Amino acid sequence: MARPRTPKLSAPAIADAALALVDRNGEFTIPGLAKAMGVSPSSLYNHVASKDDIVEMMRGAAMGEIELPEPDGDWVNTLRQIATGYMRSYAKHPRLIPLFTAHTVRDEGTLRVYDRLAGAFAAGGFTAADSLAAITVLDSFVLGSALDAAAPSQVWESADENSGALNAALEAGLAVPERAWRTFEYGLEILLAGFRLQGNSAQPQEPATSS
Amino acid sequence: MARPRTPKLSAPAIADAALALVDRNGEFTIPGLAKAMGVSPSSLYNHVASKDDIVEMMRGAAMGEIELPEPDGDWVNTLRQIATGYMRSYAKHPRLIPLFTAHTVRDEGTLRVYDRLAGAFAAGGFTAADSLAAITVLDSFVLGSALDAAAPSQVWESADENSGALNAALEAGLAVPERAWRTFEYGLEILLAGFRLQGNSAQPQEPATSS
DNA sequence: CACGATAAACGAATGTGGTTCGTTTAATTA
DNA sequence: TAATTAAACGAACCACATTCGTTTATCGTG
Repeated sequence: MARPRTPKLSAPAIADAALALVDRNGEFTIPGLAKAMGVSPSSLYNHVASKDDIVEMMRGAAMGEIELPEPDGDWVNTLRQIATGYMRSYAKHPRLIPLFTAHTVRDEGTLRVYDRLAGAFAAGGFTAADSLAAITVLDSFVLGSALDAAAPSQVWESADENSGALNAALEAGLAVPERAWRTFEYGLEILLAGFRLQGNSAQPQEPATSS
Repeated sequence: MARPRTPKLSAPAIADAALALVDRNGEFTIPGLAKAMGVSPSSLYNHVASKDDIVEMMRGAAMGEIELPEPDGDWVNTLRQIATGYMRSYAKHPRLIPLFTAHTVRDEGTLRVYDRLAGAFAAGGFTAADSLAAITVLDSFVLGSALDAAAPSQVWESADENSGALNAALEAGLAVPERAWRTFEYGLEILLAGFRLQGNSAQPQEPATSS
């Protein structure tokens, strides 16, 4: 087959197909992706530069889905909405996260999110240095929660030689996706409370101090 | 060369060499590992079952280094020590974390850590269900922080089209390892304060309530 | 002490995955 | 209409993980 009348491939179509594979298998391979699209492996390279490039496109797609709120009065509420949207977009494609952590990247939509976070903390009266730390804390927590949601996490698969405390905790567990989400909200509220304590709840005149 | 008088390889030696490679390059390959050990690739398989097996051994080595404190009076202090030791052992080999997140595993030392966490929360008066959530929150935060420390994280590589808030935060940044560690401690204290609020600071008679 | 079994190295070979290249033919542009 | 570009293909290449058969040293048993 030479060039077809209507193109069989496109960059977004490749990203979508790869995303579908990852959602199903937790991984994807170039030959597998080509087969899924009914195409030869080498054909993909007419539209993407590399496999990493495809991963990058998937990240962009995932981050692009994040719903950013209109900044309302309460900066803590803004933080909550951003973090929740962030987590939700990760939760849609859990198997994707391990792929992201593998290699560092810079994505357009991601920067958008961080920019809004910085704005919210500034509104809360955080100094620049404190904002940086707070954003990192929030980001670390969201990423870690998403990872926990993705992996049938290390611990929670019963083990006998534990003390009663861990086993009791394990027996009290819910189904994985539901538990992961509630746990995220639980931790998020703790962090938000901590942030609110450090910032000021109203106007951003008075800078806060950090340790 | 056939069998040498004194064995050139052993499972721990392989794990150590692989760890050294990961610390330097952020990754390792079987041929590369073999070359570093002055040995043929196939020879490795006389001592380990697979590459994943090697990764597993590295995880065990990393987790085994965690210093678990003697439980003293204050359960929050116990939490702090465990989480700090946990983070510290990850911080020693940052490039290792992405390897871990790739595939799920169950490691002996890891369970030990979670068991101690469960005990501390029980001492704080947490119900089993609350303990599970709290452990997960703490674990997610530590893992996320370690990941942030490992990757020259997404954001912090300047971008121009940001609002002033983000750029101001970026300019205030420290060197990466120092910043990551301080940020970890900052977030940890917020979480601990939240946990202390929910539990009771003294005896574990009165169970706490959760949302 | 001898002798068989095991252990530890090797090289060769296999299969998979990512990527490049040259070729073909259809669109697009000049 | 002619030249260029775009989009497919198959073949080939290289790296990597892993297996297998072979060689030889060591260990355990009689």
